[in-house]
This record gives sequence, C-alpha cells and structure tokens, in this order.
Amino acid sequence: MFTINPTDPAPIWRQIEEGIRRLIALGALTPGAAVPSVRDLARDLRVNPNTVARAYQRLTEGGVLIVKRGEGTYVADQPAQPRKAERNEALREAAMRYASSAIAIGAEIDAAVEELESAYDRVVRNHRRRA
Amino acid sequence: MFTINPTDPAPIWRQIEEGIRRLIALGALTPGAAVPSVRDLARDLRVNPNTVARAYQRLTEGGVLIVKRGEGTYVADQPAQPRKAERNEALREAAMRYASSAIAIGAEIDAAVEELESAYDRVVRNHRRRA
DNA sequence: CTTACTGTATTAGGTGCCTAGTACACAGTG
DNA sequence: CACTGTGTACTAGGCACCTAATACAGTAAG
Repeated sequence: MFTINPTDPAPIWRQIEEGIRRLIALGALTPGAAVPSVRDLARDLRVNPNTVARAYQRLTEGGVLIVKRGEGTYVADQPAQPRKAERNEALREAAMRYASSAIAIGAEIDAAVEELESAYDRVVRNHRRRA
Repeated sequence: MFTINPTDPAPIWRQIEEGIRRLIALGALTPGAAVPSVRDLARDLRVNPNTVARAYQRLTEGGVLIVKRGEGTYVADQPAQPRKAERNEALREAAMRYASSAIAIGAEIDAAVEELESAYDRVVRNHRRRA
C-alpha cells in the first residue's frame, strides 16, 4: 500500500493516517473498498497493531473509514474531506515547512519547484504501478 | 531571529539548527558574526538552554559555527555546506514529504506550487523586514 | 458450537525529547 | 582579586510515542 519512514519525525500513526488519505485521494481506495485488517497492515509495515489501530480509529472518527466490528474496516461511502479553510491552512503550513528546509539547505526556488514536481510524479506513478 | 513551532513533530533542537542555517543562507548571518548566547536565545524562544546548546553543538560539529569558550559563538569564516549529493537527497526527501501531504489533502500540483512560491516569498520578506 | 478472523482495550516497559536545577571551566571587566 | 557572562556537563522528572503481551467482544464459516 505505502511505506513508513522511521526517520521521519512524524509519528507512525500519523504517517499511516496520511497514507490512507493519500490512497483515497489518488483513487487507489474507492468508497466501500475494504481496508487491510489492523493485524495485516501491521505485519506489512512491520509495526505494532496498536499503532495501526490508532490511525484507523482517528480516520473513523474523521468520517473517512467505516468500521464493521468483527467484520472489517471500509472506506466510507462519502469520505469526509477537511473544510476548504482547513485544507488551505494545512497546505500553507506544509509549504512553509518545505520552503524553510529548502532555504536552509541553500536551494533556489526553481530547484525546489522542480523537485516538487518530480515528487508528485513519483507518487502518482508509484500508485499506478502497484494498482 | 526566528520562531519555534511547538506543534511541529520535529524536535526543537532541530528547528533551531535549521533556523540558524536558514539565516546564514539568507545572508542575515554573515561569516564572523556573533550568534546569540545559549541563554539569550533560550529566553527569546522560551526554551530550555540545554535545547539551544544541543543545536549549537551540532552546528559546531558540522563546521557551521565556531565557539570561543567563555566568549561566545560565531558563524564560521567559511560555513560548511553539505555535499552536493547530500543536499540533493535532503531536498528530494523534503519535497517528497510535502508532495505526500499535499496529495493526501487533495491538492493539485498547481496549488502546491503556488503555495510553495508564497512560502518562499514570506520567508525572504520576513528576513528583510527584521534585518 | 467451534474455529478463525475482525476491531478494541488494558497493562507494562523502553526510548527520545524537553524541562529544571545545579555545577564547572574559561574569558573579559572593574 | 571579585564579578559577570560565556559554553559545557550532569542528574532527575515528566511526557509522547512505540512495542509487547494479553484479553475481550463481535461476525462469518465450517
């Protein structure tokens, strides 16, 4: 599905949460589709089941996933998207972090944009390849 | 000088380290310039002196700062820059994190680029204003 | 019913980060 | 000399995160 980066300062449960959201945004996970069981995904990612459960729980609270207890977890019929204002703010903060890092490294904006486009391509290609 | 984001999952000492590197890259801190004392910067950022000391120590080990014990800390005459290969890798990873987040949010690449350019502008302006 | 799979909850332990406090060695100044 | 301001080092405590192990509740299939 996706990978976990242990060196990333972001908590693993957040990486999983974002990974699921990304797959839905990319269309790799469609409404009603079954999501891997907590134990399966934990084994795949080599992570503790509790960590996966925490991510799933947050996604369920957020209206992205639907849990059928004893049966499994599924993508909601209409996966909830953050409000426009929240999306803009989240994007702005993410851009700010990237810009700060890039400038600290000594990268010009052109290089930063180019690398960003490459990254976008890579994520989309990676998705299509595994799909 | 710069600000600390307590909600950022990145450790504070790393934010400080990056902040100093950013100021040098922007020209706000020139070679030979004095850097705030550990206690002063700690008071400004409302952070424990140990945390600032840790960042300074890493920057000193990296050849970015020079410490004159009992006197103060200064920007090295020729601040060390990471190797080209390392810079590219760091930029690629940062771009990947940004792209992953942006896609998960549901942002198109155009919006991501636009927000990135805004962030770059903001960082540079903010520097010139305080300088 | 038994079995095997779901999600969920609880407890315990280890690690990294941050804070707080204290102490030491060095340099400059009155 | 004493005093102040440097960087540095150490200990102790609290917190978030991750892991590990175990147990419980619900669903489906044999």
